[in-house]
Amino acid sequence: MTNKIRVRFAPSPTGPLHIGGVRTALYNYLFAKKNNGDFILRIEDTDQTRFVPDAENYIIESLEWCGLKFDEGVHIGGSHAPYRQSERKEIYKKYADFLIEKGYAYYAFDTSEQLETIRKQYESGKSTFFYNSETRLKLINSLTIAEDEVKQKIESGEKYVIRIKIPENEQIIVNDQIRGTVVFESSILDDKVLFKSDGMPTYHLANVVDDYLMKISHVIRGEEWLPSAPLHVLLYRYLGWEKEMPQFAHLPLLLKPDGNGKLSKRDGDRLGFPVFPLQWIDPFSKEISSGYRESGYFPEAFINMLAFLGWNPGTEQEIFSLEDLIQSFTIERVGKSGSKFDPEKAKWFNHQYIQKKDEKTLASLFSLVLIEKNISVSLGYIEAVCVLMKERINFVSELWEKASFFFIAPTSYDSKLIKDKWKDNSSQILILFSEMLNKLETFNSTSIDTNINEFLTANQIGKGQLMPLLRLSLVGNSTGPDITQIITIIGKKEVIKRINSCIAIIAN
RNA sequence: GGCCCGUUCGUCUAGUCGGUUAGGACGCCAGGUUUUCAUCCUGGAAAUCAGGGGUUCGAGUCCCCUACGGGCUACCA
Repeated sequence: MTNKIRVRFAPSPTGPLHIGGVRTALYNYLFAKKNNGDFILRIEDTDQTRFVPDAENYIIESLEWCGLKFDEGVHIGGSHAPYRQSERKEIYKKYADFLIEKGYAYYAFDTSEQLETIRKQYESGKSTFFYNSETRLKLINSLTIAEDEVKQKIESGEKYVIRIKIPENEQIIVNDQIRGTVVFESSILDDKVLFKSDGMPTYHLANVVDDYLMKISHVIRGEEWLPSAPLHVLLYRYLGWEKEMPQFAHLPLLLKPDGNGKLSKRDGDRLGFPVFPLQWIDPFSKEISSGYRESGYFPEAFINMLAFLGWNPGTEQEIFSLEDLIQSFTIERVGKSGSKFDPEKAKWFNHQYIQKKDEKTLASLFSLVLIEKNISVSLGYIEAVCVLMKERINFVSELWEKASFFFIAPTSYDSKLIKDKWKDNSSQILILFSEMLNKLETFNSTSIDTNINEFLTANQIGKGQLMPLLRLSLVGNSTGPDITQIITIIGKKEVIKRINSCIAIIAN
């Protein structure tokens, strides 16, 4: 049997996937593809109370947008279907029963309320309650009550959970691909619930059973899972699957840009950057959270940026296509410490990718904006604008902000520019210039350039007297690309028209 | 509180076998280009490698302690 590399991304559908989750999916994907392995999407929906409609679709759509393709999963099926844990419900019970049979687990009848009360008592006594070897014999479970009574309770329909029986003094070793060997004392673990009273397994049981059944070779997940890794190791052992136990790799967390702590939805709202790949509208509150896609990020840029948050190739190259990333990715080069997310660098990545796009691509994106503005111009015209503008922008959306003057004449003029540059003879200069332009037969940037120079020397006018005025009348303010280029694109008629209306407005 | 993980410029990081002027990128600042703004180019400031002890001829790199930060501590994942 060949040990094929198989990894899974296993989110729970409790809301939109945030960028930390996307990064986890990305690293799983890169690792799988680098090693000719399979990448699987499994939905961990064992908590029915936290289920959010549409979250699953959101997850699928997000990863599709990112270009991460699954080999198996809820949405595409596969040889280990079903991939939704709620649909695998029947599978888990027998493994829980097996553990009980072997004495590795037991039934517990304490209600949540009872445990809560005990917890509070401990708290007021300044200690913490654990359901473990010290306390389990004082609680209501199959270790403390007679076998037939247990049977009777269950048969009468009394609610119960199944808990793992953690051994007393054992060292449990977790071998982590990123952190090395991590040792835990079993005494600090508690008898975690494996099987809930609603008939569903908890994450701990379900993920171990599924990873085994789905032949997962590597579990690459967030660092928040490291503390429960020894529990999972124990489960593999008790289930008799220690030899098939996957390799673990616990990824460092994504931290908020300022201060400390895990990156959260709130940080995005607070600091004005998206925390989610796609826009998300909360089905209950209708609250809108912005997404990278809607903010104008290219998926390649987004992925490139995320890949570098916690991983680097060890070279000075920073721009990596998804294919490049697959080639270069290794778990060994994933860092150990959490990374603060930097929204500024995210913009820089998008700027880099915009430079790589050709004008046709940019124009077709920009034309969507123009249609919304009810502007109809030729695609060639839009392309010419994109060629000129692309190096000046980070996002396609900035095209309208910075280049709307290519499509609509300015209606107001920057007062500071007028104050600085508008002189008594300005109207005269502009009129002369437009007369010259009007006579021009070859209308391209070189001809315009040479004619401007000839015009200036012939009329003894300095460049500084003319150019700012042209910019004022064509753009309305002192921004934008080279004025000759603007004239070339806008065209003779429009330039003359704008000069005239500028004079008309300012000369008053 | 307990357990676990982490700690190199403001930020992302290189540094994997101990010997480097501790390198790059983002951002920032300055100069140049553009008679504009931005881009771009060049340069600069920026880490006493969290602190303290060891080991060693020599430590960011190995060991120990401390501090700080983070994660976990549910019939949530």
